[in-house]
Amino acid sequence: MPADVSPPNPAAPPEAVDAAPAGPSFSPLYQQIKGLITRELQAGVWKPGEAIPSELDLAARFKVSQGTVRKAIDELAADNLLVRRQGKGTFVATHAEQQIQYRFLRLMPDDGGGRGMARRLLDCRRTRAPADVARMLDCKSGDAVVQLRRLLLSDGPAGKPVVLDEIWLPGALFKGLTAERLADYKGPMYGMFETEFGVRMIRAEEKIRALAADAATASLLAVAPGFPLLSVERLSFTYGDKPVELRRGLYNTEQHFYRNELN
Amino acid sequence: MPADVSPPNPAAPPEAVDAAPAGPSFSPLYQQIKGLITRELQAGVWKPGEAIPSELDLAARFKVSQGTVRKAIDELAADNLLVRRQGKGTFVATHAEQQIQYRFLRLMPDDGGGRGMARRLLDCRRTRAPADVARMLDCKSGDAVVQLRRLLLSDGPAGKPVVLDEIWLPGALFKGLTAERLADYKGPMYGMFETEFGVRMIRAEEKIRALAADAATASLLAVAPGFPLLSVERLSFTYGDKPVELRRGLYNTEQHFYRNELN
DNA sequence: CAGTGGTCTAGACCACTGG
DNA sequence: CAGTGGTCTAGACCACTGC
Repeated sequence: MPADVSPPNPAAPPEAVDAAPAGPSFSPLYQQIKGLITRELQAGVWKPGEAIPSELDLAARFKVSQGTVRKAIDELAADNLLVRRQGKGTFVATHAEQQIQYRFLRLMPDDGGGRGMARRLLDCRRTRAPADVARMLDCKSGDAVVQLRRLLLSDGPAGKPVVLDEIWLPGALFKGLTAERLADYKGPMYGMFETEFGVRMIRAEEKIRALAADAATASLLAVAPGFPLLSVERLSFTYGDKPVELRRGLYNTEQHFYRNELN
Repeated sequence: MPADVSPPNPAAPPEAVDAAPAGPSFSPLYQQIKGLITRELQAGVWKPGEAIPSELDLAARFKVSQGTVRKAIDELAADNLLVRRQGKGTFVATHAEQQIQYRFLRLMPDDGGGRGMARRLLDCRRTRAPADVARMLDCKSGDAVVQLRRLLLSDGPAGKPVVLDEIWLPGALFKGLTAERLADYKGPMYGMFETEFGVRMIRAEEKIRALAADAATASLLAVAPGFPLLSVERLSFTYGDKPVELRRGLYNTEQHFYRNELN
C-alpha cells in the first residue's frame, strides 16, 4: 500500500505521510487524494463555480507529487465534479453558469437548432411522500416533500406543450421553495437548487418507457387521450449517491426525440 | 509543438523523432501516438481479442517514453477501443468474447435479473436502399443493402415478444450474410459481424420516441393496434465514424424499461 | 521468475491566462 | 511577467499473471 495521506489543514503547514508496506486492501495514493477532495467538495469548502487550490498547492498540502494530485483531479474532472481551465485553474463544476441550459435534458427538436423552451409552472405544494416516492428518495413514507408540476413549451410563436414534468423533492432540503421563487428565477432549475439550496445534482438514472396519455395528461399536453408519450423517470443524486430529486416526465415526441449516445 | 512521431515499422528498428518548436496547430505527442495506434487498429494489424504490444515495446517503437504511450492507451481504453488487463497486457476490445450479451441494448426487465432473451429471425433479404436508409448509411439510394428483421422474446416458459428489430446493413460489407448463418451463430450479433465480416461497432447514436403500434407491428408483438411502443432508431459506427448499421427497434415497455445513466 | 500493467516521484519545459 | 494547467521524460518500485 502506498503512503497514507491525512486530510489537509487549509490554514496550517503540511502534514506528514506515513510510508507503509502493502496491506490487504490496496488503495492507490491518488484514490485517497480523490476521496479527500471529494469530501471537501461535499462539505462545501469550495463552492460551485469557485476555483480550488492549484495542483502544486494541493500537492504540498497532501505531501505528494503534483502528478499524483493531477491524476486525482483528472478523475474528478472526468466525473464532471471539477472543470479544468488551462492557465486559470481548476473549478468546482456548476449548473448555474453553464451555457447548456438543461444538462440532463436529452430532448432535441427534429429540425436541429433551438434548444430553448419556455417554462410554465402548474403547481407547487408541500405534501407528504407517497410510498413509491418515499422509497425512491430514500426517506420514510409520509415525510415532508415538495411536489411541483410544470410544462415545457416549444419555443416560437405557437409554443405547443412538449413536456409535462412532475417533480418530487425532499422537504427537509428545500425549505423555502415556493412557486414565486421558482417563477422569478432565471436560468436552469438545477442552477437554482445549487445557489439557493446548496443542493448539487451530480448524477442521474433514468427509466424510459412508452405509455398512453390519460385524460388529464392529454389535456395538458394538448393531445388526444391514448396518444403515445415517452415516460422518463429520472432519479438524481448528490454527493454520496444520495437521491435528492425524483422527476417524472411525459414527453410528446411528435416533433422531438430523446437523443442518446452509446459508447 | 512536441516532436513528431513516425508510424512504427513493426518488424524494423525504431525510427527517429524530430524535435520541432511549437507550430500554429499544437498536437501533443500522446495524441499523435493515439492516432497511430488507432490507424493500426483500423487497418486490422491487431485483431479484436488479441493483445497489442506492451507499453515498453510501443514506447521503443515510437521513440517516446512509456508514460506518453500510457496516456495514449488510457484514452483508447476510455473510448472502449482497448482493454487493459494488469499483468497480462492490453487487448483489442471485442464484442465476441464479452459476457455482456448486448453491449448496446439498454432494455431491462422490471423484475431485475435475467438479461437473456431468445431471438427469432423473421426475414433476411438483399435489396436496394430506400432513400432514408441510404442517407443515414452514407451511401447512394438504390445501393445494395441487407435488410433483416427479428424478434427478441422474453426468457422463460411464456416467451412473449418484447422487441421487433429492423436492421439495415451495407451490402458491400456483408457479402455472405444469409439467414442460415445468422440462425446458426451463437452469441451476440455484433460478435458475428466482427468475426465473420471484420466489421466492429465502436459507437452508436440513438433517437428515441414513443409511437403507436400499427397493425402489422401489433400482430408481431402480440399487442393491440395503437399500443404505445418505444421506438429506438440506432445508427452504429465503425472506425472513422463510418456508419455501418441502421437499426430500428420497437420495444414493448410493459414489463421492460430502457435504462440510461446521466453524468 | 520474468513480463505485464499500475503507481509515484522529481524535474524540465510548454501553452494559456491575466494583470 | 508570474501563475496556472498540460506535456514529456527517466527511473524506481509495486501488483498481478502465468510459466
